[in-house]
Amino acid sequence: MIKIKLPDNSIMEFDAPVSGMDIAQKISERLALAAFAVTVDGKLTDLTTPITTDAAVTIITSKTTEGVDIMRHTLSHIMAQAVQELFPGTQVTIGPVIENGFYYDFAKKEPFALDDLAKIEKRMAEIIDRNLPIERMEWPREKAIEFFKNKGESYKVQIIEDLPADAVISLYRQGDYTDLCRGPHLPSTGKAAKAFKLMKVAGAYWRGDSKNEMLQRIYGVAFADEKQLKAHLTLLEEAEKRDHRKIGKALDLFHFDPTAPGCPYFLPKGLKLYNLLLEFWRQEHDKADYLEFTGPLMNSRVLWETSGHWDHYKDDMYLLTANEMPENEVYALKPMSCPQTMILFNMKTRSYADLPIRFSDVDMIHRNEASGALNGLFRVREFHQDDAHIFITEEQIEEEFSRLFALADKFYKVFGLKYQMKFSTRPDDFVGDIETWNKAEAALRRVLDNHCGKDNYQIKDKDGAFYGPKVDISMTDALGREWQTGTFQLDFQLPDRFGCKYVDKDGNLKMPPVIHRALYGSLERFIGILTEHFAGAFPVWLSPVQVRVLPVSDKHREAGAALVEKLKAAGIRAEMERQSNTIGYQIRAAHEQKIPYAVILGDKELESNTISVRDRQNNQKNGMSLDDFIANVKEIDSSKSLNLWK
RNA sequence: GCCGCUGUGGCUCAGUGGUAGAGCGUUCCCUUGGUAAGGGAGAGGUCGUGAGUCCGAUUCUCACCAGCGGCACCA
Repeated sequence: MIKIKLPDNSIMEFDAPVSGMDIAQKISERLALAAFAVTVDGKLTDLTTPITTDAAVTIITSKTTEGVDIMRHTLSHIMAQAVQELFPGTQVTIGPVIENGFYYDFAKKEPFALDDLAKIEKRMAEIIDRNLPIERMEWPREKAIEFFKNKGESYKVQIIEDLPADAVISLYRQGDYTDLCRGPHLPSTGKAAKAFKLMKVAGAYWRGDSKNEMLQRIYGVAFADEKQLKAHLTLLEEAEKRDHRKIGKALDLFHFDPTAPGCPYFLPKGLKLYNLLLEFWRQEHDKADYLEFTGPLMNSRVLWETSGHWDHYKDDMYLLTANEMPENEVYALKPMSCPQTMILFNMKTRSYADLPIRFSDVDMIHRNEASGALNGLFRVREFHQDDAHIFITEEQIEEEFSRLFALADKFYKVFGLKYQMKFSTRPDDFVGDIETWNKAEAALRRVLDNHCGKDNYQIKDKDGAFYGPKVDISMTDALGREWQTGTFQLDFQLPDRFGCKYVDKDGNLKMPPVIHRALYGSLERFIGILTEHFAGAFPVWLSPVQVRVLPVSDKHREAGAALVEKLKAAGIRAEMERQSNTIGYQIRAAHEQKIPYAVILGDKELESNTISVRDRQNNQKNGMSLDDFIANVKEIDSSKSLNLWK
């Protein structure tokens, strides 16, 4: 007798081993139709696998993420089958599930053409229509190797050969297609929804190692139904419209020139935004007792040898030579400011009573990023970090981190960004003694528990830097996309390399740990993120132009110019266009430039001594007094409100 | 860096083995217009760079540069 416990706690009894399918069928025919797989005592299993002992069973359908992921996985097999049918001789490698879909890596001599994707999609639909049963098999290792060798699937052979000796070798067969796979899968190809779309072909290294050959990867997205697929595709379209590279061009914010790949030009409007962000940053950091400095853009190799960059980071640094410079005197553009800050600290004898010392800098730094890594403002070769290095005593770790978290809160709230903390713990290749690590990690955990609440932050095990644990901040933008921005890293190494010391209470010299930290991350990247987050419609305090005056006709231009002057005198960024145009045209142009307020000036306004304001959300306010308008803009500006009106 | 794709006036893009076209923008003229494009005329391009094939290359081939999508990288 086998007792099956269902999610509603009811018990079903069977005389002989049953499959998930049998159970689903007994519950209802509809459930059987919708069933994708089961969990048996929490473990995902195929619908057809016999259950031989008492167990708690849940039927998995497309309503759950597990269910959709199983379908995605099956679709990757269906795609592989379609590819092998259409392009005989193509070898298959791996095809996992990813967020929103799946991919499969193929080894094929000729590159896939773009219109091949449509052909493959069509064939996949046919395979779904064939409704092939999907059968799980477990084979001895030798048999599996032999099987794939005969098929000429050398990658599969490699995978099996690298599996541990005691691994169960399972295969799934659908029609003529058999793949090595852990499963589980749908019981038949016909259960897969046709709500999928193949998105792109891309290169990918075999086993993710750049020393290996390139395979061709086909990406697909897949959902439980058409509606969700459509919603996803709409989201992608929306994201494309918000692309900061497009908006940056349309709004004249920044520019990239082929003579300086990865090095942005900030155009006047973009620079305004940049300066406003930095101004806010400086105000807050002054309040928080940071000491800003600026250091040289380049240092001789001596510095980089001390810091360890010469050995570990040289390939990513720009080296500088000059006439008659001896070879051992090479200079390098700084890829970060940490070593310079160490020098600052060492300029004087420091006392325990001086700590914490918070040195900040926003200098330009250079990193020779791989050409293929460059991506608008998101990945550049020349940028500014809102960096700071805080020298503390070990006892101050907890307190200082909690100050940092408070500062971070203030910053991200201003932009209406949600964020999440991620705690990275000691990696295997750590340096320093384990006791210090343990103390530091415990301290960080306490702060995180306090600040975020227990379990309210993600833990990335063994993902810390080799020199200390770290807390990263990732934020979610208006479209729900995640970006890594801020980072707080504890470092016991660099102060050691530079021999940083302070005089402790007892008169002994001690080494201060250092916190490396950034809130924006890089100003460039952050501006890219903000551009996409706001789709170019920046909050009033960040808008390069806050008000555009629109004269109804040329005879109102003089009054318009006077109005611009008044607004400027009040500290508002205002402008009027040089060209005459119809009022309709001007409204459209102001709207397209995402200017928060358009002020319309014509006979009506001049006669009544008022203004008419149309904001970028198309709200219209007529008969407003100029003073009221100025007061509103000033208040919205100084409060850094995300709204346009009080 | 690797795989694939792309590169045509300021912008977005069409097109062709016989040295190029549209819309927007820009300039000038007319219009002085009241809430998402008023009308007309003109200027503007050695078709990314270099080499090759060809009688002839923007078009085909190769190399390089840059961009895009991924991969790898990202203290």
